[in-house]
Amino acid sequence: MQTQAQVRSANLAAVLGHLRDDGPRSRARLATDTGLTKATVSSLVGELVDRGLVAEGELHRPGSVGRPGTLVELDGRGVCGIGVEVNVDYLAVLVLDLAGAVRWQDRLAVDTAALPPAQVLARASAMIWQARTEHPAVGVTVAFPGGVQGSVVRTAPNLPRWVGVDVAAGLAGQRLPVTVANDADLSALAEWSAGPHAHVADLVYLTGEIGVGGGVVTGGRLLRGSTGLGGEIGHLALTPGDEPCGCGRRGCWETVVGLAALLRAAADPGDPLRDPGRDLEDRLAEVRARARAGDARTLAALADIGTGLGVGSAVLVSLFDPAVVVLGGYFAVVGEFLLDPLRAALAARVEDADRVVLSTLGFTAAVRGGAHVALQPVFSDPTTVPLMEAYA
Amino acid sequence: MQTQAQVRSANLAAVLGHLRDDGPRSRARLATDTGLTKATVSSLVGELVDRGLVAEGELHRPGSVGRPGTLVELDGRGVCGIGVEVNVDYLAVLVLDLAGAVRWQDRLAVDTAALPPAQVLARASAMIWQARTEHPAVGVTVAFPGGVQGSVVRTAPNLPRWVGVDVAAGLAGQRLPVTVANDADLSALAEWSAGPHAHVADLVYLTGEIGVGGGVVTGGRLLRGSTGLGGEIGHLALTPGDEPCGCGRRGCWETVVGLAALLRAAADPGDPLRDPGRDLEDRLAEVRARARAGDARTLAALADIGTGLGVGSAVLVSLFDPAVVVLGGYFAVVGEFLLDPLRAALAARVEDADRVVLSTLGFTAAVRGGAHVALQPVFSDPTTVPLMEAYA
DNA sequence: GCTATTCGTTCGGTCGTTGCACTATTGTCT
DNA sequence: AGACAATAGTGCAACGACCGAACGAATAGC
Repeated sequence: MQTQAQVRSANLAAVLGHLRDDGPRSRARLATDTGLTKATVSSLVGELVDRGLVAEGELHRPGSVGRPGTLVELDGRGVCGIGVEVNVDYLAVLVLDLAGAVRWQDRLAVDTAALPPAQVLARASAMIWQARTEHPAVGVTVAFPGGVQGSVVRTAPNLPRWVGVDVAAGLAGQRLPVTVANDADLSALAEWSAGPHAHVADLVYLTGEIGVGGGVVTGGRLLRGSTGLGGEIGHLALTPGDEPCGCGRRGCWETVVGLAALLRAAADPGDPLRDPGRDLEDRLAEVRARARAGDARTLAALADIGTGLGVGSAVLVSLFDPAVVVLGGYFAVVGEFLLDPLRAALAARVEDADRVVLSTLGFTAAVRGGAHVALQPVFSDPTTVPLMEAYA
Repeated sequence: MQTQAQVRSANLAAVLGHLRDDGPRSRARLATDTGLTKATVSSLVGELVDRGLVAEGELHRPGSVGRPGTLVELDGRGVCGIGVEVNVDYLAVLVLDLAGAVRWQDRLAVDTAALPPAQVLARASAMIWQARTEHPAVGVTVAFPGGVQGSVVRTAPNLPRWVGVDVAAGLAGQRLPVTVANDADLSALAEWSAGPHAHVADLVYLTGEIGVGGGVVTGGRLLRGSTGLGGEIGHLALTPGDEPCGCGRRGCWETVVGLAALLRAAADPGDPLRDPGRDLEDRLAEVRARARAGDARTLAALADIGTGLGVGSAVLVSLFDPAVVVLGGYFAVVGEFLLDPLRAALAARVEDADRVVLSTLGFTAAVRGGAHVALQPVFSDPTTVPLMEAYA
């Protein structure tokens, strides 16, 4: 009752993984790709069809002689993964189907810092229920801006009330597996799984918010420390500097390249950019507008940020030697003004500075990564999805 | 001809791994540990005995009722792994048996930098042959102080003639699988596999030579960049500083905490410690002697090194959050004078500064890690070892 | 229409694990 | 001393998964 089924699971997973990574293909092609026999692949595909995970598609004409093969492809209708993001001023939900298509998306402005966590989670749960009315979910992953152990928040610089909260417990009513993880980590996974640089072996993701977060994928796996590194990248002393940081120390990287640093450098205290009551995205949009208009001070501030990013990235690049460094969050929004000084600073310190690119996933990276993680168990062991009844 | 045998291999590996990690135990205990059936374990153990990998030991009395079990333990006589270290002024060889015991050890002073690589490898090969006369080897791993891709040296700051040399090709006459890897990486693996902190999930190893090397184990696996990070830790700008470095840049960590920096700070140019013709180990011993005698300047120099180590380690600790940071090389030799300032600097920046410890493996760490790597294939797939004939 | 070619399925065979029965060996209780 | 309980290890039939070869199916080209 052990290894027999494990072999089956592993082979089902191999077939499913090939279909995900290399696209639809015939059974015969799957056989040569996986090294299994045509007979075995037929049996495996049959079981995956019964579980609602794959479906037969069109005939495949290879343009040459011989009987055309029947394309087998992932069946998106079967199962979906749900990613939820709890952030300082909003909740977001995204539903990804097995084929990687976005099936549903929702966003709700919520003052997470002011409300009790339980109420926030109740709203998140309602959003999840709505998503589930149309999409069969197998799991939920919650992206949280802080350090998480198990499903309990350990550190949350911007949401101090959440420390100690068990996020999964707040969603237990869903009767679904709930995973909780750092938002930057999940964003890194999203870039690794779906972006234009999908499945590179090593990837570093940096996201600019008020602070700076980061996630690292090495050897195809997310790097986690014994407690989960998560938001710590922003609090490294990667660049010279002596600004006091909210964490109590001085010279943290995010005091140099965080959004707060940009606003401080780009505008004097009386400037509307420095108005703490104003929405951050508005202010960021204005920064970009000023830069596009050629405002010298704004451009200089952005160039300084870019240089700081380059100096700090040099350390990360030397350590991890990633194939690509992806910039997300506000870095991507004003990236056009950051990249040149960044690459210049990086090129002075490491060999290949062109590996720094801007994220194309925007602010959905975290939820997307969450949904991807929620689907992971299906790809690792397709037998977790129950067999469907045969309808005639 | 595919998955059937893979199941067998995986289960053989599971049994062998349990015996390595958790010590000798009875078949019944193995069955409950692995989740396999007693019958299956009996069969697996039988095959492992036939391959000369395990042997039956004494009876095991659990102190309670019932028939006592027969202990099954790793059989060291069967196969050995060989670790070879090519370093600037010596060659070293160490033979590890399956049970993790050191079976043989040798060291030869060789001016590697002056001789042609082929000649050095010929001497190494002779040392390996001598080791093999008594110990049946399944593989050789060469530790090299530089960056390695495949078996070809890519960077070698202290052995420039070796760049481009295919080290495995120089040992092809052995007719054994030859692996080549960075010496610090292998040392990190050695600490992870054998030291007092064996099998912690995350471990950072730092070694002080003329430069500074490092290896990182995260999630039980050695961290490698797309090209192999290896010696790059020494060339990160982890601490403030502006000294020119041999790599062409300024402010590299090893200009602050490398052995060269220590000697510079501890003695004036005329001092015998600064005599470039003198053996480094001699000079290092003299540094330690002066420190133990209470020489103020030496102690101050060591304290500065310790502080620099602490500041730089803070970045590594924050990034990787390892359970332990192991100091090897010269750091371990004079560690008694480094640890206090190091921990002070580290404690100011991260939570747990006590995780920094000194290596107990000394200068054999690299060869030990190499031998461990050479044995790895046996533990991953025990069927690679041929069946032995039955002697009556 | 015939052949070559490729696709997918059917069927017997091999192999490894399982579950149970059975023997072996020891401690404990009467 | 003898019976009983408990634990260790092995033998055997059965099951499940994959493999290899053979077969029917579908298409292009002649």
